[in-house]
Amino acid sequence: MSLKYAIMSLLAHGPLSGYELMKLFDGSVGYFWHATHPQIYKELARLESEGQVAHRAVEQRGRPTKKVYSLSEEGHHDLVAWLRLPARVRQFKDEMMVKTFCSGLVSDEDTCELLEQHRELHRARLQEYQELERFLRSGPITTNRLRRGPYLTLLRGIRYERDYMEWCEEAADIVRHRLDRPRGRSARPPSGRQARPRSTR
Amino acid sequence: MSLKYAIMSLLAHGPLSGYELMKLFDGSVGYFWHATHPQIYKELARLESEGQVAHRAVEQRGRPTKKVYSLSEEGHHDLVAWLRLPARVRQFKDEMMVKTFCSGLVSDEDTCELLEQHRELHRARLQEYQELERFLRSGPITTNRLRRGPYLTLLRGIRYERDYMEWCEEAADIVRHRLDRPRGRSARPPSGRQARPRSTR
DNA sequence: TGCTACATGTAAAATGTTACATGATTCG
DNA sequence: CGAATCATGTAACATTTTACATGTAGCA
Repeated sequence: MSLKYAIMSLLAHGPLSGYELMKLFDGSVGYFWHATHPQIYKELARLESEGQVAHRAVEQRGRPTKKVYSLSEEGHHDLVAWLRLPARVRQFKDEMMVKTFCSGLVSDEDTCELLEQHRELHRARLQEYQELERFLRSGPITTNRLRRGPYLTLLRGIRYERDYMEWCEEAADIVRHRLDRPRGRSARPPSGRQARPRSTR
Repeated sequence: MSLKYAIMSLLAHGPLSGYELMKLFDGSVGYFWHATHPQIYKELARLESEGQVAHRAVEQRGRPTKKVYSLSEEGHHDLVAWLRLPARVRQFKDEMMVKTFCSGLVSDEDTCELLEQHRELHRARLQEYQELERFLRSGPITTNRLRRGPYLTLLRGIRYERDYMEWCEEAADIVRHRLDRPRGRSARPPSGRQARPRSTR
């Protein structure tokens, strides 16, 4: 029952078409929600039949006409009521962790490659989000209260990607060096490794 | 198609009943996978009909007889083949982020309360995982290769909870102080407020 | 000319959740 | 005595994914 509010949350910041919603779920808000287009179009139709959103057709030159949806007053009211309810912690499903959990069944080389590949995915996303942050920072964040929320979630996205990336590095180090002592005492292994020279791969 | 491998991953580390699997998805591996019991029992039945797992009935004194499942050779083989495939990045759904995204629609007090509540949830989980880590650290991690995977995922869980908790604090600070300048220049507000001195960390 | 982006949908299949159902034991 | 834990399931419902379906415009 939350796709409803995910869509309405985006519409609360401005009118959008189904296609634009899809792009957002696929991009800038992709790190906290995802939905495919059949889901979105169906949900929009349902929300409209419930009176929570309304659309107007917008004709474009050289492009198909699109349906631009906005929140109705009722929708806005409903969204705010939901916002006041406590959030449930997410229960997520991370394939990478399942594979890591079983990494003892494959070679250390395979495990390191897996970690390296994943690190790259998160590094690329981190960069995207950081660029977005720089852009958002160019304007005032709290003057327009509506802009603060998206900024806060972006900070979360940046943290998440950075933290995941760092974990990939830490895990690969443990696998490579067969580190069997507590970290923290000496965060880095004794050998002169630094800056992760991937030349050796 | 991944609940299959999530279950098989746990079975790869030792035989388990459906109920025990449920407890794991609910507890120690809960931060990377979740499944409800109807799902688990159905999937186990399906996996058994496919020959990937097998069970034997284990009678207990004073407790109902349980079905303890183990991976078959075929199941082991299938799991390893899947492990070699690259992992897809997870597409997750975080209610908390949806609410944060729209926090401009509610009062700063409500937003701070939301963040504070969430911080507490993650703090509690962090503590659990850290205790688990201390326990795992008491034995050798890499001597038994099978134990390393679970240790690595636990490290990820700890990082995740800590990072989420820190974000809750950072976000609450921004909301409270209406911070409208880049962080990093001066992380702390000029005023002498310091309810949660993080200086000691 | 073929690929990508824009734009919207339907249908079927797979997954996941919630409610219903049962029954023994242990702890407070 | 009531609630929680152990233990396994079914049925109904909701959600999500994948495949099918269509058509225009711009770019290489």
